[in-house]
Formats: sequence, C-alpha cells, structure tokens
Amino acid sequence: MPDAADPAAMTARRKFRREGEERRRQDLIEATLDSVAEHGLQGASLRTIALRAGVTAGLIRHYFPGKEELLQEAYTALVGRMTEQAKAALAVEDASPRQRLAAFVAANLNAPIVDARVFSLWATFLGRANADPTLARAHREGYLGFRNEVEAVVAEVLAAERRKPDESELRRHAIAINAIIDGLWIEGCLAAEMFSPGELAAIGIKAIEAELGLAPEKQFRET
Amino acid sequence: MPDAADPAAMTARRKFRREGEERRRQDLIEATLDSVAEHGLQGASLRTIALRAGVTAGLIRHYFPGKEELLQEAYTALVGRMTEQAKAALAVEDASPRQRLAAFVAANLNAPIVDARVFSLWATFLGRANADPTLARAHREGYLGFRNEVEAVVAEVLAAERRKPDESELRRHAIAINAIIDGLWIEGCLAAEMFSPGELAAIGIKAIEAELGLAPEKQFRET
DNA sequence: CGGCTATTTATACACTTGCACAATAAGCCT
DNA sequence: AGGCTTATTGTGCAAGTGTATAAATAGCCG
Repeated sequence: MPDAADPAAMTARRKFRREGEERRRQDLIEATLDSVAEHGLQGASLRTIALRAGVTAGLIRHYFPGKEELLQEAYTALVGRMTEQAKAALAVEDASPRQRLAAFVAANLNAPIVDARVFSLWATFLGRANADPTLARAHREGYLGFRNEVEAVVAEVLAAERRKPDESELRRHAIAINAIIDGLWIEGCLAAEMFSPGELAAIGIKAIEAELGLAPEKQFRET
Repeated sequence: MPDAADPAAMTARRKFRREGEERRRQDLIEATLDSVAEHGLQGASLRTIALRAGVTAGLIRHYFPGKEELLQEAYTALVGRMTEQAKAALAVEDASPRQRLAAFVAANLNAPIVDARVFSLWATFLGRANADPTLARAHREGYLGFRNEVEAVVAEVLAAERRKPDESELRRHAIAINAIIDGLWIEGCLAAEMFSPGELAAIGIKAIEAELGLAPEKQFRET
C-alpha cells in the first residue's frame, strides 16, 4: 500500500475503465489509422497509438499478437470501409443503369472518398504491399470486388442500350473505367484545390461515357 | 600502434577507397531507394542504407545534413527519372501526332515504368506528402510537367484532325488522359500477372482515343 | 618520399522502439 | 458485500535509431 509519507509512493496509478472487447479493438484500429495518416508507418509507434486511443501501450498486446497484426487489421478495416462506401452509391432506387453508373462515379470522386487522409493511408499501406503478402491480398480483394461492381453496372448500362458485349470487351471496359476513377481519385486527393467542386466527377462521367460509346446525354439536375 | 599481443587491438580498421563526391552521393541515393523499396521508410535506417552502399553509417552525415534531406533528394531523383523516361517516348522522329501519343501511352504502360519496385517507392513517398511539404512539391512539379506534356500532344493530335478545342476542353482532356494512364499504371504495377503483355497499353490507347473522339484507326505494325 | 587535407571509419550517446511480465483494480457473479 | 476474473497499468529490457565527434588513413601535391 502506498505510504503518503514516501514521495516516491505518491505517484498514483492511473484510473481506467474496462471497455467491451469489440469497442477497444475498434478504438485501437482507429487510433492506428490516425497515427499512420499523420506520421506515416515510422511515426506510428505502439506508444503513439496507445496515447491516441487513451490507453497505455501494454494494452495493445492484450488485443493483438504484435504490431504487424494491428497494422494489417487496420488496413483491412480501411479497405473495407472504402469499398463499402463506394458500393453504397450503387444502391440508389428508381434509377436507370446509366444514372446509377453516374451516381457511382460521382460518389467516388467527391468527399468523403476524395480525401487527403484516406489517400495518405492508401499510399502508405500499398507501398508495403510488395513486402507484405497480407497487405497485398487485402488490396487485391478490395480491388477485384470494386472492379466486379463496375463490370456489373457496365453490363446493365450496355444492356439497356440493346448492346451485347462479349466477355473480353466487358472486361476491357471495366479495367479502363476503373483506371479512370482511380486516376481521377488520386489527382483529387493530392491536389484538391486544383479542381472546382464537382469538376472531377464531371470529367470522369464524360470520359467513361466516351469509353462506353454512349451518346452524350442532357444534364441531370442534381444537388 | 596496434599491438599483436593484445587481442583487443587485433581488430583491424576497415579498408576503404575514396570516391568522387558526385559518385558517392549517387550511390547513397541509390542505396536509399533500394532500402525504401524493400523495407519501407521504417526499414530504411542509416545503417541499412550505408551497408548497401558499401560504406559505414557515419559517412552519410558527410554528404547530407540529415536523414530527411537524404530521403528528399532520393525522392526528387526518383521523380526526375520517371518523368524523364516518360517524356523520352515523345521524342520519336517522323511520326504523326497520333502515333506519338500512342507511343507515349505505350511507353508509360510497359516496363520499365510499369514496375513493382518503382510503384512501391512512389506510394511510400506519396504517403508522406501530406506531412512533408518538400515531398508534396516534388510530386506536384513532376505531375504538372507530365500533364503539360500530355496537353501539348493532345493539342497536336486535335490540330491534325482540324479540330480547335478551347482551353478548358484541352484541360479536361489532359486531366482525363492523365488519369487513365495513372490508373492503368497502378493496376499494372500491383497485379502485372493479371494482364497479358501489351494489354494495358492497348486498353489505354483505346480509352484515350475514345476520350478524344478519334475514329478507331487500323493497327500499326510495331515490335 | 613525406606531409596535408578531407574522406572515411569507429565509437559514444541519448533516445525510441517492440515486447515481456508482474502488479493492480474494475466490474461482474453469486 | 466480497471474491474472481481479466482488462489494464507500469516497469524493465535488449535492440536499434539518428546524430555528434574523435581517430585514422587514402591519395594528392610539393
């Protein structure tokens, strides 16, 4: 028991609250992403992460076998969130395939997906994909899922135009459209101030319609 | 003087050669890029870099004020090399604007520009662009230079087709084409085995011709 | 050949890192 | 209320970090 007369024993142990397991893991992952986004992988030490999450460093070992696993789970969570947001834009009701495609593109080329922090995370983790197969796999899965979504919408759009593309043509369109979205996304993230609001989406939609050989259509009135 | 009878004095000092200043700086920069590509920024310690360059860690301080400056110079060198290679493809003689554009795209979507190591470096450094304005500026300059090249060729191509685009249209095309190349480049770097040789270039050229509204042309016979 | 200079090595230092582990207390269960 | 589990803290440690600086030697100049 601490003796009040002994100065060295005056240092009180920090108060804490027990949180649910899932909540703590989530907080730690979020703190990890914040740290990586701000200072890169090198600046994301266990102590920094723990400080941000409001706990002490030792606790991390209680939830994750080591730092590497924490980083992997954080990246997986990031990829999951990104693709989830992107796909959500496809779920608009009462819309033509072409409108849904346009909405999908617009969603991917505006905030919150176009975001410097997200880009920083994406780039930082992907830079290690060469060396870390787990990261490479997480990316690959996210990418393929995304491209499949694109391919599905493209098929619908072309079907609505009474066109019947073969498999390889569909694949080519999906690859190209994916590239257009990715490329514009990067440009927007890295230099948001160079583009007026909505400009990237407009460029993207036009480029994609050209790729698909769609006749230019009158503008929709959108908010 | 070392005494042969004293075991502690037996440790011989390492032999070395004096190299020219420029050569040493170049070697150190190369070793830095190799280290970063292989182990990321966190794994690129001064000792690792020095070992790879065949010198000891202390020497780095003789050529660079600190680690940060070494990394910045390394990234600048990387960007310079990339854009230089890309632009070189534009310098083909006796070719129509359209052929030059196609050659430019093909050069950017094949080895050695499509390369996992280069991508790893690109991503790793860009992940820190948010935090490090020097890196951000190095990227910005490389990007704008690249886009200006694109814009210039596009202008030539359209002029050859007797079309007179206004400034904003030219800008839109350049942004879109840049995005197509970037996006396909990334896909190729991250998953080279998913594409057959030349496939990315073919997809890119087709997409760009669609963007510019060029009529499909007969294939050139190329090696 | 003998000295000079600046390139290069080697060592020291203060600090941070990831991880291991013992000590502690929060909060559920009975 | 009181005990038990276990989530959480705090401390320690060996390895590695960037930087500073002293010591050594390679190679040019006379």
